[in-house]
Amino acid sequence: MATMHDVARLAQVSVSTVSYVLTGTRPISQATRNKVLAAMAQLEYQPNAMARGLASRRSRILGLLMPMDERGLGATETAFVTGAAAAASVAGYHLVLSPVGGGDLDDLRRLASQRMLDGVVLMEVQLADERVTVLQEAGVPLVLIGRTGDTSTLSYVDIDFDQTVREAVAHLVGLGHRRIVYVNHSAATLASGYGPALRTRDAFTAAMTGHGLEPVMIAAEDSAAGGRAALAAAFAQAPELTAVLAMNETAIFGILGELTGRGLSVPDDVSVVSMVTSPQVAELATPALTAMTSPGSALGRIAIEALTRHLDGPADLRHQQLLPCTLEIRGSTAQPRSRHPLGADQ
Amino acid sequence: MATMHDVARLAQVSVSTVSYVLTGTRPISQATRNKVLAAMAQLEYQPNAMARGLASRRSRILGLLMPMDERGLGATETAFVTGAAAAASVAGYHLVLSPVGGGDLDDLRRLASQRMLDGVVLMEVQLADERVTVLQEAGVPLVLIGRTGDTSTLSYVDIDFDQTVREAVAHLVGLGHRRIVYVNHSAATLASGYGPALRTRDAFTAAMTGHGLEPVMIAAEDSAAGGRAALAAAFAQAPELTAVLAMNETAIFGILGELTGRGLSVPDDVSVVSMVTSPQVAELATPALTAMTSPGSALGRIAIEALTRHLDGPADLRHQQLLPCTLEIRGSTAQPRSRHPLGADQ
DNA sequence: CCGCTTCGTCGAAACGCTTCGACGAAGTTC
DNA sequence: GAACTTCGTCGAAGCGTTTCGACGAAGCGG
Repeated sequence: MATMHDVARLAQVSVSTVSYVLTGTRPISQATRNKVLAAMAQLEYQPNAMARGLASRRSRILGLLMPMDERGLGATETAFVTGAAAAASVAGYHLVLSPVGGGDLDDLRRLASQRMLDGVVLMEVQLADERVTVLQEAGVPLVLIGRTGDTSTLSYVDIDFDQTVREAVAHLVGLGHRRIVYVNHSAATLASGYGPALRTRDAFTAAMTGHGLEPVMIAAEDSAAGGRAALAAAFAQAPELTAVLAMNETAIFGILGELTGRGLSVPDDVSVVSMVTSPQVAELATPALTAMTSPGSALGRIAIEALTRHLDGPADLRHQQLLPCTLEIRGSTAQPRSRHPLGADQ
Repeated sequence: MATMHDVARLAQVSVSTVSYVLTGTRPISQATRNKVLAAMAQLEYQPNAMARGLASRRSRILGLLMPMDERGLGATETAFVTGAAAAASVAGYHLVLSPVGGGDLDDLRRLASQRMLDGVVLMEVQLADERVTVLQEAGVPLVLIGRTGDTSTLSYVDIDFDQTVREAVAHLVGLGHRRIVYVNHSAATLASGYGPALRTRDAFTAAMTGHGLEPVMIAAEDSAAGGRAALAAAFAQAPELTAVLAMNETAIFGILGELTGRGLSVPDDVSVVSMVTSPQVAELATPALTAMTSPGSALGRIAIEALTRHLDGPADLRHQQLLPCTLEIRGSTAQPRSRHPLGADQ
């Protein structure tokens, strides 16, 4: 492994000159630069990241902290990661993903305090999230995906749930649906303060009320069985429902199965819209699901851009931004059966 | 940020003594140790990872290189990652995931040569994989998930496809099925030298021939539409088929949809077995899929253990191991319709 | 009680880089 | 052409650890 010393000796310049060629922090004549570059090439020189990091006090590594639960990463999260990695690369940083589990706050504290990471993007933020506190105390620059309850002091990027729900509801209402049930995450998830679940709940209530309709929400476990149970509950609460809006990517397969099981057809008897869903998952279902597609890759890019601006720029500016999901109409929504063809009230 | 110097001063010992307390490389008296530990606690000392890495020439960071395609990470891969992370933590290493894209071999070379990673686990290895060459040339300790064509010189952990296919076929044959179609990945994937696709193809041929049956394989695109097309092709080639064995987690939903579309019931008319599938995905389908569950978490653990042994132990031993998937019977397999109730040949 | 290990600790030299101050040489300003 | 800048380069001092050699102080066999 060649070091800077070797390069300097071969190019007959001082070590610092080699460093300046590499970092561009001071002007270097073209002739010298060429000599140094040639020496580097000849020796296949690669700078040692540790030494660089120690001397400059920055690693040029960004961390993406993602809780890995057993559900896995959907296409949405993957798009997010690739978008983030690309943006980091453009800014001259490496991105590493760290699968931090839920419990190990100490582990997180260690990771953050060891100065290995110049900055961090934190995914799946809860309304009250201890991890944010730990990271802030450790003084690590931070961008959130999602929002804590108190959004005032931090940078974040998040989905505009309000807008997303409003658009989904508008699509269904526009088709003529009046009885729309919202299938959310589980009651436990709601109670734990999971932002997306709470925000969509409120947005749904607001959107339906805005249309003069009654909001009905069902909490469903994150499983196919949970979806089946939720649909049963939905029919119990609103027997005349004609549309289901679902936030729960796992439960939705149970909902579809149960619908078919009851001899109801999608979309002729019941329309289904899936929220915050990737095209890949939407296409798995038969019929393919009309869905609100999440802006995964843009979300990742924006988060990293905000973080690097935070690091390279001098200011401690905040970046707070919401991105809506976009409606993609596929085969699972249609006008309700002819009873209300033009959206007349029942 | 307190440094070792601060700790040493407060504890009234030398810097090296503090280091020995931390690393345990030399004996330290109980009294001194306590003084040092107290000082550390008081100052909330956290060792600087860069300095440590520079001086010791090891970062205690392991990399998991995973190509991130748009499909996302299934529950299988997730289990793999969490298994690996847990094992790394036990061995005193951090695990970071690096989403290396397909094209950027230079990026990989840089990452590998900068000595930031003590060792690397490489996922989704192709039969002929340039990444392996790059990593080997950079001198990075390496464990593969999957195998290259020439397995002689490297450490790897992989699924025992032979055994897995044999067990799946045995299950179906045991139920009385004689006409079994294997739905593999796409022709393009096969042509690209994707090991699992090729190995299962050969294993399927061997297993069927071993039972005196004719092997029929269909290549399917990785999409629901691909699955539907594959099923049509299967019926064209083997009209009397009673069972489908599928390797393709995405296509299988199309297969199920098409089966239902043709008015055929699962499992009464056609049995379906999904290969290398996680329970979570298997449960999404209606009926839940009988599947060969991959040993994800064990695979990750074993890979990391092999790698750390490679690093800490002196020997340059190879670790080569195959793990079979386990059969989990759910609702998608049954005896074929009464025509052949006891497995009589047609 | 004398020479020998073993124990516990220290000081100093790396590790490979960045960055600061200095300093000739050359260019600019009046 | 004297007094300043700016340019291009160098040497040296860190950055915060680990690790090596050294060295008193005990402990021990004879």
